[in-house]
Amino acid sequence: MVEATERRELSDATVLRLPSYLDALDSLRARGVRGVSSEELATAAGVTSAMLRKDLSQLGSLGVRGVGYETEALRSQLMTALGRDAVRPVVIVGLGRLGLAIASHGGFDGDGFEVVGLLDHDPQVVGTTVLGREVRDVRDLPQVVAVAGPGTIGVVATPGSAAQDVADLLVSAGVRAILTFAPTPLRVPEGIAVREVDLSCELRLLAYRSRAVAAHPTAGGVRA
Amino acid sequence: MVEATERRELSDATVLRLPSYLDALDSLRARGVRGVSSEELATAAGVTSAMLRKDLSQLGSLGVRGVGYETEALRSQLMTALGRDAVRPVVIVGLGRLGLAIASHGGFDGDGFEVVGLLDHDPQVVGTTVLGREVRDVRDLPQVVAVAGPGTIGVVATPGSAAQDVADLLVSAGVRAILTFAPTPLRVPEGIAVREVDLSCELRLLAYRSRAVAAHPTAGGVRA
DNA sequence: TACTGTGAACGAATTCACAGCC
DNA sequence: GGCTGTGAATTCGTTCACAGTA
Repeated sequence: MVEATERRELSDATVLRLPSYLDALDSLRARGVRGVSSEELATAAGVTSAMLRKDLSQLGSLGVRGVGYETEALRSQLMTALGRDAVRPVVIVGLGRLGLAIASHGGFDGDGFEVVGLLDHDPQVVGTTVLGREVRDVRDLPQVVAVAGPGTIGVVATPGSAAQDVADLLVSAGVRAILTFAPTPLRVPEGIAVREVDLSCELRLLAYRSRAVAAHPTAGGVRA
Repeated sequence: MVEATERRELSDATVLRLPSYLDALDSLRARGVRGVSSEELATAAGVTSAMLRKDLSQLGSLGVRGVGYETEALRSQLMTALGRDAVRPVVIVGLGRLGLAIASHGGFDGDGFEVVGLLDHDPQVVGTTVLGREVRDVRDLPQVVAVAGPGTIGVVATPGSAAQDVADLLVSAGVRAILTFAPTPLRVPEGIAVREVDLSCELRLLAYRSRAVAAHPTAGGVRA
């Protein structure tokens, strides 16, 4: 028999938008608003109302036709859909400035995630205390992940030259989801989720787009 | 008469990939490789060969059928297409840990970009020297941008609550391209290019995908 | 009446597969 | 023969427009 809570797979694009709906709902809820239309919520989240309804409809029938959505109920539905019932452990490898920024970034500790390990390669950094936590040697990674469990997410904040080695280490330690900031294409086995954020690619895209706008004043700006 | 160098508009997706081709070419060039096939270059950049050929063909006919691409020539073609003949000035607003990490990130200073201004709101931070540069008050932003010129790219590394105000300030100072790390949907006039990088959305996507993999072991991992 | 949920239309991006050229 | 360049097919994401329902 099929589980009643079974859900179809959500697209990446949808999952990337759900958190903004959650944020928008939280500020509405803080103001004591009980009900909201797709139009209002979409505006607050920076998308179109059709987009929002399409996304939400994939989670089931969460609203009431002719009325709208109930903020409290919708919030908990989104929490469940995003799997925020459980806290996901995160390990950060590489504690240069970027790793440090990530480690202290609000969205990483709290809100459903918990940083459970900071690791580095540099003997000068290993053993120091960063953000109230001892930095461990990257060779201890298997133990750190073993303690944290198989749902651990690995963050690669090393220079590009070390990224592949770190990724291999993460995978062999049992990590199945990796967020990398290195501009190196990571090779990982089938079944491992990888997401790459490359800040310089983003900058270059902006440089290109704003140059194009200057050359063709008629072209409208495109939002990200 | 039409300029000989006129190019059709490139898609965002293509522009985001060009830098990785450039990186891959650079390491080939460093090893003294003179020629390369789409298959080899694509593998090095982490994409399919069809994808790479499609992207490059939009810049013109850069390769030789039956032979491949000449690394040196392709490199300079890509540099020109990405507009790296000119250095783009960058101002960074918000010097918390994230702003600091960005400011010192390799990809931002050098490689066609130059950080020309660090600004913050906090009186405790304004006036201090960060990375060999004096942090200025965010109210000086109009002057900083005026000096740097209209091609300046603005980076918003403030908390979400200040992001819209900073964006307004950037726009009124003449900035036409904004990269924001705040999880707030920015409202900007038509013609302004905006790109949002939200680290916690990326983490959540990974959390979702790796959970889905666990639930359906047959599903393959999807690459970013 | 007002607003959701959704099929259908549309558009963008990627992959396929092969014609064209060295 | 081998590899590029590219139309065609496909897949994916978004928007449209309206049927359905409190």
